Amino acid sequence: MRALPKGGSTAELEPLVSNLTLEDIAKKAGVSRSTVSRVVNEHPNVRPEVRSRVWEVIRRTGYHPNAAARTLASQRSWMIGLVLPRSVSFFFTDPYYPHLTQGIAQACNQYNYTLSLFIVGTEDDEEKIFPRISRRGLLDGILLQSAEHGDRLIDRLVELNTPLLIVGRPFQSNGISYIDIDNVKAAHRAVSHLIQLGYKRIGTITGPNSSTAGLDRKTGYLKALEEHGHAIDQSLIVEGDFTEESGYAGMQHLFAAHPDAVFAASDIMAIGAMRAVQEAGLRIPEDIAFVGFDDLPLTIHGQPLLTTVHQPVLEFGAKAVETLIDLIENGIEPARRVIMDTELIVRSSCGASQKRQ
Amino acid sequence: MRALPKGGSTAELEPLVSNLTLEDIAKKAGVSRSTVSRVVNEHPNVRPEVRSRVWEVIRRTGYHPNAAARTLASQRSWMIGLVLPRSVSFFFTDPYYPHLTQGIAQACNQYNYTLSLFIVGTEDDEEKIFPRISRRGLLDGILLQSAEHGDRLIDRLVELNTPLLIVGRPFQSNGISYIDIDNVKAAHRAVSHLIQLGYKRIGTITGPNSSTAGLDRKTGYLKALEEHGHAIDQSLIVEGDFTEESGYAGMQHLFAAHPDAVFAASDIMAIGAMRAVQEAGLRIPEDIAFVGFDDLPLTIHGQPLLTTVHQPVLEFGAKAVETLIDLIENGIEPARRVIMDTELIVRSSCGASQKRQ
DNA sequence: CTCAATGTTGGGAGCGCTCCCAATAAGTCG
DNA sequence: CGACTTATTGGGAGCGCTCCCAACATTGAG
Repeated sequence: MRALPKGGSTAELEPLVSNLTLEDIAKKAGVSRSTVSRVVNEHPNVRPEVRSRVWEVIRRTGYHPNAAARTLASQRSWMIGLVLPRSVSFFFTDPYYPHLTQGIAQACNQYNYTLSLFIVGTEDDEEKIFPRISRRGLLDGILLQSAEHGDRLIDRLVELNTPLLIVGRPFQSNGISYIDIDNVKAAHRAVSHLIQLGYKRIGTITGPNSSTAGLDRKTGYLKALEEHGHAIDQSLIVEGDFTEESGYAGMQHLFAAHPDAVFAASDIMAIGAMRAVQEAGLRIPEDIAFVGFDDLPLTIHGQPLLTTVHQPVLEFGAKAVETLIDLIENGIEPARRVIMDTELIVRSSCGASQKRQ
Repeated sequence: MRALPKGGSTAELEPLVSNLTLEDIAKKAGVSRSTVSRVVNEHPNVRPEVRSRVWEVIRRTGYHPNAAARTLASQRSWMIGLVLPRSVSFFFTDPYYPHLTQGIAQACNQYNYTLSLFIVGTEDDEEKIFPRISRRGLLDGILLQSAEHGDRLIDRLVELNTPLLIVGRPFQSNGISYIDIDNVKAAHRAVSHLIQLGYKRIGTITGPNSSTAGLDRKTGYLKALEEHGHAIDQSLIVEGDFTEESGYAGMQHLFAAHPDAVFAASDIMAIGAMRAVQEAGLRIPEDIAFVGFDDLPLTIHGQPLLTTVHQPVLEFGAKAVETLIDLIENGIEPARRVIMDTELIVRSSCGASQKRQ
């Protein structure tokens, strides 16, 4: 027998948090284990009088059901995993990931799921983490941040047969559920805006070509130029990697091509690029106009205010969780595709206000 | 009976991930459940020949032990929770928290623990999250980010009797284990450095007085001035809240007191303050020197390079996890106190290089 | 008043492990 | 070679729940 509170009397003062079981509560309330279970799980068909008597005992004793026992018996852990692959280990140089994590965490609270976090730092990490992720009974579903081209993690996770949702379009998506924003459309919208403002030599600092986000945003850029009859000039396109330094360095390259506007595939890169412009003694937007991508509440302020594509990160995280729960509850077939919309936020860095006056 | 792979033969091709149990593996390997358990848990006293036969079956079938059953039987979940209280909901305006989270996550990988994340956004969240945290059998231990003065969450979590480690000195620490850096000493060191460089009117932008980190760093500032016989000038002290804006605003106030150097209690606030200085057309460090606090790999670069107190965030996270595991394995008495050291990183914003030449 | 329908309750049989102990096999030593 | 260790193995008894089904109580219509 496990240790029970000495005496087992019905005295008023009992430990606030105890190791009681359903059975113990049942005994104290003079009902059966099943009835207590019904009360705790808010099943109907319990007499109101009994229900409140049981609640009273639970309250008084500080009883909390045992998670492991519940999971084992019900085959449901109410836990989901968020996996961040190795290739997003620049996790913290870009505020995007923390924000996304927050959005997901909030949604988990909402839906009464517990979130566990798997940050894969190194290849060794991956080998240590993987068995934990795949342990049955631990996770009801997995959210996987889309990774670099060639990352094997998706394949391994798919094999698990656990409901899986990729956050961000994966390179190969046959039969795999994913959620993403419409990167092509968003970039197209941003660049079209610059075109409409009359800019002629629009450069871009893209995301890495090893990510679908980088690729899709470049596609949107190209599409916008083509649609408006602008020639594609390769010297106006440089590849960045979503870091501030790469924005700065990218801009140094772009100077040679004399752009009058730049579309940066992330705000952080835009900030780096604008730093390069300001150091060169040029004005924004008069000499070079800017449009960014993300619209995260930045930690750094200052002029000029960046025109940018707003990503609804928090809603995106919430929708990801909702979709995963759908996968958990209604089966993984057919694969779900969720594409969310973005919005162009016009501020001063694109020169729209000046031009309009 | 649960569904077993059809046929149950010993054919080579079996599902990579299955729902087999210990018992099933035992049958296939011609041994008992106990022996398979011993093999999986790497217990000694299994004949090498049997051991490898069992491993072979496990490999071939893709068996993974069930986490919930393990937890239930062993009363150990190998899971720890990281709780971020409401008052640190500016979680994402300061890169400190994401970094700390990463450090903790990495250490969890190291020690084979799974990390679950509880971000308390609102008071409602707290009520929804709390029962999940306190469910027995879910967490072996809890890491709680130190909160604002008056936050009731610590008290509630202490009542749980689960091993608990506060990250950052709590306001009331009687009997509670915590880990922190030596904020007083670090700030003292930073300000002493400015004094030694000959600055006479050293201002500070503090953290919020509702946090021990803010308070302790201010104490270190005051102590350094006193020790060196500098008078305390209240107009040289302004309270910030660890955001960039508050650094900017704080600096606007400080101008009136004509400081020749400023100690900012976080790098982000230093950046805000330096922005104010640069906008005012003053030079750093010639007109006003700066020392910050954190030394996080910032997302934003640019001149001047900030002299700052280096916090070993990753090691700090690792040490936090190690201490919590100590608490889990060796009992929560006596309360542990872990204080880690920091280091002053001298770069250009304090003017040390100029002065030395 | 009877019978069926419905509401309420209790207990058995797991869920898939770990841990303990007893049983057996294999060594060891005088 | 027999008595005693020691290494190896198997199975029982939980861990604390959920889910199902049977038992019983209650209700209302005929």
